[in-house]
Amino acid sequence: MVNITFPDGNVRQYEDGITGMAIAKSISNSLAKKVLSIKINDEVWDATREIHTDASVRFLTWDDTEGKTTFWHSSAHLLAEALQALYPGVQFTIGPAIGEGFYYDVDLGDRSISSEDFAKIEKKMLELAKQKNTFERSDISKAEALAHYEKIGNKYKVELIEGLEDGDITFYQQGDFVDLCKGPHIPHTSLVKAVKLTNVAGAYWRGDEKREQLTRIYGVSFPKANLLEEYVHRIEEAKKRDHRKIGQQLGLFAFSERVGSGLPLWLPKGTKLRNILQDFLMDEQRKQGYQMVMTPHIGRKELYVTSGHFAKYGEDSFQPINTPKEGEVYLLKPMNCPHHCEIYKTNPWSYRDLPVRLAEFGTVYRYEQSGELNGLLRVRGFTQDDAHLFCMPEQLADEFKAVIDLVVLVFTKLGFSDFTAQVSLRDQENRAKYIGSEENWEKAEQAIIDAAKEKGLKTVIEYGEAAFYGPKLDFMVKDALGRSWQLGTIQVDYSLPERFELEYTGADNQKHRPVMIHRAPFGSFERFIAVLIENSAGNFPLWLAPEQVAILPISDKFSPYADQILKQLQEKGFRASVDYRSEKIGRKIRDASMQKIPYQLVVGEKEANEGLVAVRRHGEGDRGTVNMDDLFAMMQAELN
RNA sequence: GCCGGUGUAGCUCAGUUGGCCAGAGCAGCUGAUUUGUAAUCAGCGGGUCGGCGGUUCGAAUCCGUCCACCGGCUCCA
Repeated sequence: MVNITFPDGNVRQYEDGITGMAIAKSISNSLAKKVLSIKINDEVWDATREIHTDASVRFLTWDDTEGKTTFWHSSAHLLAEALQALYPGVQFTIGPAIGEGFYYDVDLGDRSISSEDFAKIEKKMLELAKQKNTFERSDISKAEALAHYEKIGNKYKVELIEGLEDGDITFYQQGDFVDLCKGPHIPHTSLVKAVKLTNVAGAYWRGDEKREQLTRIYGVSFPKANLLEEYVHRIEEAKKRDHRKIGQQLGLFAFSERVGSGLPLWLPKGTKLRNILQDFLMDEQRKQGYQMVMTPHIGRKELYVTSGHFAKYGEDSFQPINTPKEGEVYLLKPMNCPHHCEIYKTNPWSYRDLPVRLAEFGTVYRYEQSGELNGLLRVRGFTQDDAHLFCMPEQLADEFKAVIDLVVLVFTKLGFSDFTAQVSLRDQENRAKYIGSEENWEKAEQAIIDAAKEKGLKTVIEYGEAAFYGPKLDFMVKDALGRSWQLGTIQVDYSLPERFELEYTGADNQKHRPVMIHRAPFGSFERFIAVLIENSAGNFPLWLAPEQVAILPISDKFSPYADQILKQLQEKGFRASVDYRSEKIGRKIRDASMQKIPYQLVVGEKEANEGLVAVRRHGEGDRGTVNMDDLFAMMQAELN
């Protein structure tokens, strides 16, 4: 007998060799039908696997993340089974579950698959699912496993098996498809009721661009057909929020083939939005003792040789600019920090002067790979809300915490309440990618971890995500659709002060080296605004809206009254305009609504006679007729 | 950079066995209309069919190449 402990603390005895599924059935049939896998102690198992020891057991269903993972992983096997049936000779590599769905990387040889083939593959998958095949687990020796894949000529699986321990290798089989897999899997294939292949893309074997290019087929599957419908609906909603589309519709920014790939053009309304954000941040920074500086867009090659950027990125970046005079070489500025270091050096600093906080909305240029460019999210020319804080080592902790406060303030003000702080540390295997001493790295890493902890931030640690000169605290925000984006960043840097030989005179009259903090709460205006657009679907809060008020006269006769309203709004500092076109009011409302203008004021005979405006709030509709004082109060309330 | 896909007017899109002067709606311009809560009516103008090269009697349509964009991979100071 084995003792099984349930999540509620109950313990029941079962026969040795009982399966999770049998336990579920002993509780209720409806539970048994929902079980996808079980969590036994801390491991996820097949519900059909025999249990031979005392254990705590939790049933995993579609409602559990791990249940979904099992479901999607099994769906990946189903995809493979369908591909094997439709494309004989295809070689399989790996096929995991991902955040939402699954993929399988396959080597199709000379063939190719496009989205036109999806319907056929989906159909085959559902046909195979209906066979209600079980996933049979079997232990297999390393030698046998190798022999199997050598026989069918699958070098990928051979490579995978070579990296595994003998005695630790399992195969799973459903229908005619056998796969090297550690599992677990769902009880049978017919739990999969709906399947959608989402896209097909290239992927490198083992993520290495020097190795074979495979075909990755992405899909998602569900235990109920209506869940697929919801999924499709959600994807469509996300598409409507695409910042590239909304940016075009609202006239915020544009790209031009003639100007160049990844080089955004900011249109008047986008520039307005950007300037409002900039003013907001500048104001907050002034309160925290920052000083604004400005630096040129290019600098001598030696500047970046000193900083280390040239050695790290020189080859893969925009190539040097040569002057008519020989031997002079300039580079486009990839970062502001080297310039700021030189600003620091214009003065002999006393410990009494520190921290020195230099801020710049600095535009930088980086040659991103062509395939990486993506709307405003990834561009080749962008403006950082950059600042560099030069402080004494003993000031570092307080400065860092003050910066965290600023970042949190910015996020809160802009409606991103759900965020996590990612502590980005060095790659543990490959330390050669980084500059600076081991001692300084450790100090910097510790400073970040401590500050994040003291501020009570929700943190995760990621190795290999550090910058080449220091560790980072990166802020990942979740938007309205639950998608995660990296925005702000704070970095501690001991290296550049050394490279630039930065100094201050201490109370002991000796020269000391300051520590630098790099920080950008938005990251870049480009990226931040892209995320802001996708989060708000272009319905910006009143204080950010490039156009806040549209005044809509019923007919030409009321233009003079509309002008009066406009003047009053402008005197109060609101961004407003009048729609003078000889269109019907329905048309004016429609156009203002399409532009997502927060306040629409309809003015006609009644309003003109009584000194009123009929208010429409975008997203809400008619708010009735009010006088100007009430309108200002209404809008002011929204601004606060 | 790599794999796959796409590229027709300012925008959204028709136009596939290669063949009349390449189409529509919206937007624009002109005129009429003076309007009460999400598209007033009429007329007019607008396109090197992404660029270049090729096949062909003939190319938006087929082939090559380059560019841009989209989805991934790799990368991200």
